[in-house]
Amino acid sequence: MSFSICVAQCTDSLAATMDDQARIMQSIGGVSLAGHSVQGGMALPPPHGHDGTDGDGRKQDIGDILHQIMTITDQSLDEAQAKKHGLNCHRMKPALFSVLCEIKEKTGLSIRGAQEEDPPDPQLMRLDNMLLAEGVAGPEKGGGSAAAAAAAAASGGAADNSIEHSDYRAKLTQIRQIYHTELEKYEQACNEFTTHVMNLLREQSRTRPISPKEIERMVGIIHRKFSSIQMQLKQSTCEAVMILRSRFLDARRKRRNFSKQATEILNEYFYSHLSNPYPSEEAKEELAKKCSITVSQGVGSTITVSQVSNWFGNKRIRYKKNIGKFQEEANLYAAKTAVNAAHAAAAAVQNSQANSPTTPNSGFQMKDEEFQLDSAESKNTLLTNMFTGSSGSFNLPNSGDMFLRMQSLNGDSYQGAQVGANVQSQVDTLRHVISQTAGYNDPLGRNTMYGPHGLSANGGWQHATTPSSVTSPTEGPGSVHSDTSN
DNA sequence: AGCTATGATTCCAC
DNA sequence: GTGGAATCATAGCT
Repeated sequence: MSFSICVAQCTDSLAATMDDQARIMQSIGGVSLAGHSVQGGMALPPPHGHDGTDGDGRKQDIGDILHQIMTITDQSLDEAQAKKHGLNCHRMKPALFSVLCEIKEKTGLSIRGAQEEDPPDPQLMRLDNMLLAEGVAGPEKGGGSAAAAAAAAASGGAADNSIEHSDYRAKLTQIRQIYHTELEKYEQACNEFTTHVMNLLREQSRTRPISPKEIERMVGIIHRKFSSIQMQLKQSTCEAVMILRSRFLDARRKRRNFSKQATEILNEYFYSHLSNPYPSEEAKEELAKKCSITVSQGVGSTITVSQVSNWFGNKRIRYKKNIGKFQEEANLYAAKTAVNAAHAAAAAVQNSQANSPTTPNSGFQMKDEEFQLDSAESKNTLLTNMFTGSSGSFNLPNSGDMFLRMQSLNGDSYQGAQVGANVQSQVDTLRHVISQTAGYNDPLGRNTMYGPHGLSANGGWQHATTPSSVTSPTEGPGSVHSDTSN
């Protein structure tokens, strides 16, 4: 849709209208030349050289004038110009034009009367409403953020998908800009063309009968033509918005696996909160942030709070459905967290030693050394054994009775499968360390723990304690302290 | 191509 | 509004 097309369309319409006028002129001329009296209720002034009583002479006079008008194009330019000038200066010209205009007006009304004042186009109204709703038309309101939110809501939550939203907004803003630029162009073109046509008609009104009403009508025709072009613009804009919206929704549905680091972070949290794997909003935010940071360094994508919620929802249900399958994973993460904890505790102790060199801590050192001597694998095995209770903290079918109860650091009990003396010594050591370091916070800032609580008899998690926050552990006397205890 | 894993969505109950 | 359960749709592997 270009300006040239628009102008061409308007010109066509104008030409058609002018053809109408020419036909009218001809018919009027024909009537007059045929010798009938001119209608319109207006008496012509007495023709030149007559006293006004000679009706035939007057008719002849008008007939001559009209004949000259009709044959003016057959003459040479100079001759025509001279004749034209003569006619323009003729004293009867204003009266004749006035009558002709009146006749034209009447004929024109009967022809176009039905077309005048057509009601507002319902389709145009629909388009206008839609563009307003999408934030494309009307005042700027954040580039259609409302529409983006609506699209997100329509797709089932995830209202915080800021990245997709910003993309959507950016694209919508682009569409909006294009729409407004084009609209402005059309309006400018319309005004220019209208002015041009008006000037032309005013100019022509000196040589042919054109009434102000006719000019007005012509302006109306031009405006209608332009508004129909505007409708096309609005239609294409609406289509563009629709396409953008559907793509936006499609993109949201497309699945992409989280990065390894992100999954690890989520898994670590899940298995360290196996007793109650329901992170609070803050915890989710923190996890999302953590995952984002980790991921953005690698892949460049982020994970939102909703995605964290989805992940935990899926994880809970899948874990519960097939605990056996996740056992290994649970052990792995439990061990991992424990190792981290042990290292952190050791670091803390070394720090405290550095700060107070007079405090001997040979006992721990020896034990820690012993611990360090183990290969990572054996450490894992050891800790896995210790943590059988962590993943097995649920009342698993066929396993509930075999768990041994073991006191945790702060008095809570663990359900461990094979806790040997060696393990016990490690526990004692770490207990000692913990007592010195006043607890260990896991990488997420929370005291990690493998609680004794698990799936209740009906298969659901027991919400005895709510260790949901990553940042603010609210552990009562009955709760389990850090996983370092393991 | 078929299978499994997994993120997202939908429906329902609370 | 949140979570469980079922389901969809796709990624990734064999």
